[in-house]
This record gives sequence, structure tokens and C-alpha cells, in this order.
Amino acid sequence: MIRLSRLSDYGIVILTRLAREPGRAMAASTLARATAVSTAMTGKILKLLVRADILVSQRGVRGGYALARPPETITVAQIIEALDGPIALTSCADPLVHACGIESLCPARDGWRRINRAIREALAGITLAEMARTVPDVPPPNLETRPRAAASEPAAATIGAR
Amino acid sequence: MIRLSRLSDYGIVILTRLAREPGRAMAASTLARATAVSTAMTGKILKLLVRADILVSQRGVRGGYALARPPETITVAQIIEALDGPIALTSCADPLVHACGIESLCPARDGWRRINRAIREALAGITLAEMARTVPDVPPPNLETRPRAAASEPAAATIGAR
DNA sequence: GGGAAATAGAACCGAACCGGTTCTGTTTCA
DNA sequence: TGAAACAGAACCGGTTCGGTTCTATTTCCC
Ligand code: FES
Ligand code: FES
Repeated sequence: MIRLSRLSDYGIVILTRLAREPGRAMAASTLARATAVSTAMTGKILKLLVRADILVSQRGVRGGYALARPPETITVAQIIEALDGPIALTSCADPLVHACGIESLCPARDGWRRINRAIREALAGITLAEMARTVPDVPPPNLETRPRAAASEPAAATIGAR
Repeated sequence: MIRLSRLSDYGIVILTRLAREPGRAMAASTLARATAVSTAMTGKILKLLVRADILVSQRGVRGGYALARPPETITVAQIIEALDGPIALTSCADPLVHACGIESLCPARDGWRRINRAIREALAGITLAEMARTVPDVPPPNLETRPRAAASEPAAATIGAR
């Protein structure tokens, strides 16, 4: 299973929340509460996103984070790159830092480039704005119809906490 | 960095080698030598690919592995799924096995689907045949031009071995 | 018929990576 | 001046995964 790191996972969730009200700035603690990601993780992620110029921060009391640019111009590829480094499926991706050592006889060599480009383009084709616009047609499902009752799951679960 | 597991990495290399001569069957040891992947790893991978009906095997002396179908009908998505399980970037991918627990308030929810579909389609759009056809225009680069001399790297490196 | 050569399958191990926390420092505002 | 918020780094334990090894089974050839 190709897995996206939790960092990017949570990061996208958080950013999507921010993209709902593009102008508005929110404190890390507020965002943590809004997304149910642990406050520590939230802080870590937000700091990384500021470094990548995806967010801008205001320090001090009444501080907070806001999108640095309109959500239409932020792609998930950029987000993932900010949090997890360059998007490359295999070590053979970047011809510069090529570490596989068998390139001379490797039969797949330039096939890798195809794959990596495909993924990168797919990820670059989705903007934060698209992520944020939820399908409003589908109303929240009637609680009656939900399979297992809420009794079994802890109320107000917080993810990103042991 | 979104990383592809080594299993899939090597698997694609090995399959690409097989796709060069679609009809021909090769022994695991032969393939290992041809791809510079350790024999143990090669065996493990080949067995998994047989289970997924991507390869067919012939046991006993003079045994070996061959593609189960023409390489044009094998996609990298299928290969990765065979070796690493279902392709899903995040835990929120499959609506059935959804484990995140905050779906009710998660702002990104249906954005995930978009992302997962995008990469799945990208991966399903590349066939093994395409991977195998190398670009014959570019001749092997002149050794003179290579930056670091081969002295520093062990000759005939075998990957997948400590 | 027996043995060598090959695949089938499972169990096992160590180590790198990663998710998550914590602590200290700095900025801002009331 | 102190509380509230961000900045940045260090740290730590656990899971996962790459890789190996061992045993069983099948097949061919002598
Ligand atoms: S695996 Fe590195 S060039 Fe093919
Ligand atoms: S993170 Fe699970 S639904 Fe959004």
C-alpha cells in the first residue's frame, strides 16, 4: 500500500479547514480543536507549512495562521512536498541523487520517470480550493441508519495521540 | 516523500526484465543475476507475483517464471497492488474500512477520494509494455563524462543485500 | 527410482524510520 | 510585565519493513 505520511495527511486536513475561510487567521489551538488533531502535531505541521510559504503566521497574543495565498493556487503536491520532501516514488526518481547502483543494467530505468511524472502531475492537478469545496448535496447521514452505534467509539476522539 | 516500497520497486524492475522477452521463462536465480537484486528477495517477490496471477511458474528442474499475460495488459497499479496491497494514500481512502474516527467533522473527507482516484488512475495508465520499451535513441553515456569515478563504488553491486 | 534443481511457503530478526511529545526561546499585546 | 501565542530543536519508543533462513514439495534427467 502506498501510504501518505501522517504529516501530510493531517496537514491537508488542517489546510482544508483553513481554506474554508481563506482570509481568516486561526490559532494553532483552535485549529487543533477544529480538526481533532493533537495540538502538538498541529503545531509541528503549521510550522513546516509556514517555512514552505504556504501559510503566514502572526506571533504573540492574538496570533495565528492564515493561508499565504488564495487556495486556488495551492496544490496538494506543494503541500506534500512541504511536509514530506520531494515527491518521488522510488530512489531512482531523481537522476541526480540516484542511489540504486545498477542503473547501467537496470531494465526499468526510464520507466520510473514515467511513473513519477504521472504521480506528480496527478497530485499537482488538485488544488486546495477543490479539496475544500465539499459536496453539499449529500446531507449528513441520518444517525438512525448508521451501522454501529456511537456507544462503542469514544466521544470527541482525538487523532494523533497515543 | 511518498515512497514506493522496495518490494514493488524491485518487483517492477524484475517484471520489466521479463517483459523484454514475453514468451520466455526464466529461473529465479537467473532473474536475480540479471537485475542485481538479491536472490532471496527475488524469490520472495516472484512468489507473490505468482499468487496474484501476474506470473506463472513451472516447478522442478528446468522450472522458472514467465508472464501470465501479454505485458500490454499488465499495469503498474496491478503490480503494486499485488506486492503491497491496495493502493490507497490515506486511511480515509476506502469508505468501508474508514478508521480515522473524525469523519463527521473532517473538512477534507471527500477531497481524499479525489486524490486517491487520481493516483490510482495514473498508476493504472502505465502498462508493463510501456515500462519495458526503453528509449533506444539515447546511447549509454560516455563514461568519460561521469562525475565521480567508478573507483569509489564496488563493482557489480548487488542491491537488496546488507 | 533417486537425486539434483527448482519453486512454495512460512517464520524470524534487526534496524531504520516515523509519529508523537517535550522543552526552551522569542514575539506580541493588553 | 506577564500571559498567550508561535519558532525550533531535540528526543524517544514502537511499528513496520527489508532481508534472511529453513523446510516442504514438485519435476526432470540420469
Ligand atoms: S532501479 Fe535504479 S535505474 Fe533501475
Ligand atoms: S481524515 Fe478521515 S474523513 Fe477526513
